[in-house]
Formats: sequence, C-alpha cells, structure tokens
Amino acid sequence: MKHDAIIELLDAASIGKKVTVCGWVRTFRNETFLAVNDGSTIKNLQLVIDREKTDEALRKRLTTGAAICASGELVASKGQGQSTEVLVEHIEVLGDADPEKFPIQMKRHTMDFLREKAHLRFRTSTFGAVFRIRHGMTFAVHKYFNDRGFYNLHTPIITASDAEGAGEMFRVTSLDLNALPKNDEGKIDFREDFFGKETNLTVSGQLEAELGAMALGKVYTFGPTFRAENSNTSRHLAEFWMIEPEVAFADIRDNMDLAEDFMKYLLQYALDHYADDLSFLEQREQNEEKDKPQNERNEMSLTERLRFVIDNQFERITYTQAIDLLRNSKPYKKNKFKYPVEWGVDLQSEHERYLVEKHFKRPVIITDYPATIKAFYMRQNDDQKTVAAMDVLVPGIGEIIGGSQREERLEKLVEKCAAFGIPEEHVWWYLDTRRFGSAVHAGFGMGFERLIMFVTGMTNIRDVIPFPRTPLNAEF
RNA sequence: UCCCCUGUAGCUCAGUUGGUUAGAGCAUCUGACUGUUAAUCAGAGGGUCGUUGGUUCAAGUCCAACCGGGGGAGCCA
Repeated sequence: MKHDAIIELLDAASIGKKVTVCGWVRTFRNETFLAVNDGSTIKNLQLVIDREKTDEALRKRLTTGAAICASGELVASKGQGQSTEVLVEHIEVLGDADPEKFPIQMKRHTMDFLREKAHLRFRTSTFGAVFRIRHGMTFAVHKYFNDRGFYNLHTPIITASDAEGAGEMFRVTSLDLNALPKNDEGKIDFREDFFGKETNLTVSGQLEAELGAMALGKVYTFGPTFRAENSNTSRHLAEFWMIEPEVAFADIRDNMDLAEDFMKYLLQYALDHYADDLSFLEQREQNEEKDKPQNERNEMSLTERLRFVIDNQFERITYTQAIDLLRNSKPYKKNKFKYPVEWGVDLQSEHERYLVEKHFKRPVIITDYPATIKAFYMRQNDDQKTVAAMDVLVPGIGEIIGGSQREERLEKLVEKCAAFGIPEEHVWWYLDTRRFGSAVHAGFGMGFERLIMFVTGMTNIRDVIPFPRTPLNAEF
C-alpha cells in the first residue's frame, strides 16, 4: 500500500502535494479533526474531514485506536497546534477499534496498567518514544563499534559453560521431563540429552568474546542474556540485552576510557536524533514528579542530565578510596547506613547511591575491588589483594557497566580456577588462549535496558523492553 | 527469597470511629454544537468492593490465609 510517512508531512516543504496517510486514530474532535499517528514520529498529523461529504456511519467508526487510510491535499494548518494538515478527500477504515473495549485512551494511564496491555502499549506516545529511542540506541551501538574497527561477534545463546558464576541459569533440554533418563547413581543422564551434556541459556558472552578478541583484536557482542535469579526489582530482567566489548592489548585504563567514551557517544546520539521523543519524555517525567516531594525529584531535567553526563568527566576512584570516603561521610558518622562499610565487603546500594547521587553527583567508575568479591577471570593487581575490576555507576540506576582487565597469566588463572572451584576441564578452551599467544586484554558488559532507562528517564526496566520477562511473567 | 505498601465502575481515585440504596473525574452511550488541540455542554447506563474463611445485630471498612500489583533489599547488567 503506497503511502506517505507522517514525519515527512509535518514539514512545510510538502505543502500543496496530494498525499496518502495510513495510521491509527488518536482522537477525533468535533467530528472534523482526526489526529492520526503512524509511528514514524511522536507527532500526530491532523486530518480535516468535511462533515458534509462524509457519511455519518463512516464518521462513527473513526474512534481511538482504529486503523485508517486517507488521502487529500496537504495544506498549511489554519489552527494553532500544528503547521500542516490534510484536507481529506477520501478516507477508509482499515480496522475498527470497538470504543467499548479498546483499553488505550487518550489520557494518562499508569505504567502498571499498560504493562498488562504490553501488546497495545506501543500505541501510546510514551512507549512509541521509548521504542523509537531503543531502536536508535541499538543502531548507535553498532555504528560506534563499526566506526572504530570492532567486529560484532555472535556468541552462543545455548552454552555448556557453567563456570562464570554470573547467576542462576535456565536449563535447555530436549529430554522428556516426565521420563528423565537416570544413570547408575540415580542422577539425570545428560548423555542422552540433545547435546550429550548439560546445557543452559547464556548468562554472558564474555568468555567466548575473549576468544574472538585474541585474534580479531577488537570485538563486541550484543545479544540476549538470561538470568534465572528470583529478582523482583525495577532494574532486573530474566531476559535482557547486553553489550560486551572485548579488546586485546588493552588494560583497565583503556577499558575505562572506552566505557566513558561509548556512553557519551550513545547519549549524544540520542540527543542528536531523537529530540522530539526526548522532549516528550522530559515533559512526561516532569508531570510524574509533580506529585512527588521535592527531595525525590530530579534536580535536572532529562535532557539536562544527558548533557551533563556528556560534558563532564566520569569520576574515577578505587574501591579502597570509596571505602575511606564513605567512612568519612556524614551518613556514616550519623549511623544512617544500614550496612557496614568495611574493606573487603561489597558496597551496598545505599553506599553506591551516596557516592553517585550525593557526593559526586555524576557517573562514577569504581576500580580495583577486593579479589574475593569479584569473578575468577579478573586480573590480579600487584598488591595481591585487589583485582583490576571496574563498575560504572550512574545516578538513579546504579551499575550500568561492569568490567575488568582479564587475567592473561596462565599460572595465575589456573590458581584462580582452583580457588573458585572451577574444574580446568570445563574451561580448557578458555585457558588455551593463555597458553598460546596470551596478551593483556580487557572488556566490559553494559546492560542495554539500563542504558535505555537512563536515556528515556523511565524508572522501571520493564517499561523499556517490549515484552519483559520477570519471575512469574512470560505473557505475550 | 525477605521487608513495606496496595487491590472499590473500562481507567484514575475518594469512601470518616464498622451503620440506610457505595461516590467523583475521565472514558462509553444518547443528544446539542462545530476550526478543534486530552474540544465543549446536557443527560443516561455502568459495581459479586481481588478470592476464601472468620469476628459482629451489621463488613468496602476489622482479623487470617491465599492470589495479583507496586516499591525497597539481596543477586547483578
């Protein structure tokens, strides 16, 4: 069906043309003014319908949610709210939307309600904006890396590697769950399973990405990731998308530089290409915050926050410095923290929030954590106590990036495997990269949905992915 | 998994120390009006108060269990 995208028709340059518009009705005012949206932009196009020339039965079908196709001349609008409009000569209803039953109305809905209508929430301005931006960020991720000589690597989604310790895993099997084959010890005999061994959905593509980096130099993965944790928070999903660059001949400092530059690039890309959507989301956020007490509101607007991150250096401190800073902080001295602040214990949310939101008021990169609280593959520092790990924390969301310089020394890595109880025969292929032509390398994982939260100002991660997967929720 | 909050009309919410026939705005329907911007005006319909059980002369209101939703914590990205 040949038709014009609404985003093209809002431009005065198209005035005078005969145009055809297909889209969904947002409102129908005065039995004359039809606001139509086709997803090409957050803005609606106003169609002006001649009551005299349009029969009543047809007009009655122009209800919120209906799909229509109309043609006519694009003219400069006589009204105030828009620059152009279409004088409709012919209009057809492609799909009716029974107004008694269609749940999406032209007014404010709660995010809760729309989450239960995930199949229809795309029709709202908010979710239209969020998912246009999500697309833009996907594209920008690939563009950023491609422009800098990285290769996109498709790491496996089904994996037999269970050594990463990144969380509970979803099992993948083709066995008949009602008649599981057992071995002599009475345990499930995975030799009879599809792959002949236990397999799961991936919790990270990192280990495989490292293998690629040790030949291609700079690689990145961007794929779905699965965690079977019983997490019920506004920033966790059981199925989410993660970006994992991995770079050979790069140390922790290069890794931090990459993370910071990457984030700034993405935010700038959003500002450059999604100004209309961002300004709507900024307005939405301000409306939401009207009901909140002053101290819970954002000090800066959405676009101000994005610009602030772009224009300012990320704060870089070590874990040890963070501990010192926290122990000298007001809330610590006044006993406001619930959890202890001691060297060797992981930082709690309340501590990270204090550092990022109260003390520095900007993104913070914390490095060099105690080895005991970080993964086996992170490179041991010369102090023997800490590893070259880094977490990037941003206001409102917390950890958006986690990464490290990888342990490239075979003996050290073998020691770590033993210490973490990881059998060498499970990771022989990973260790091989350290046996043959090992080199300094580093990488990180960025939670894509957490990035989208930061860019759009949405406060629940379930509202930045089309169909969220969380405990007890796999509808749609 | 733990802590806190919550469940009343299609939606967003009121509902007093337990007390007649459970309300409002929006949406819907009917009518009016017609250059409107979430149009406006008038009228109408719309409820097993999440479920089950208990206390009571009497439960939307109090208690318990269960189910659903949200926020926070942990785990992490």
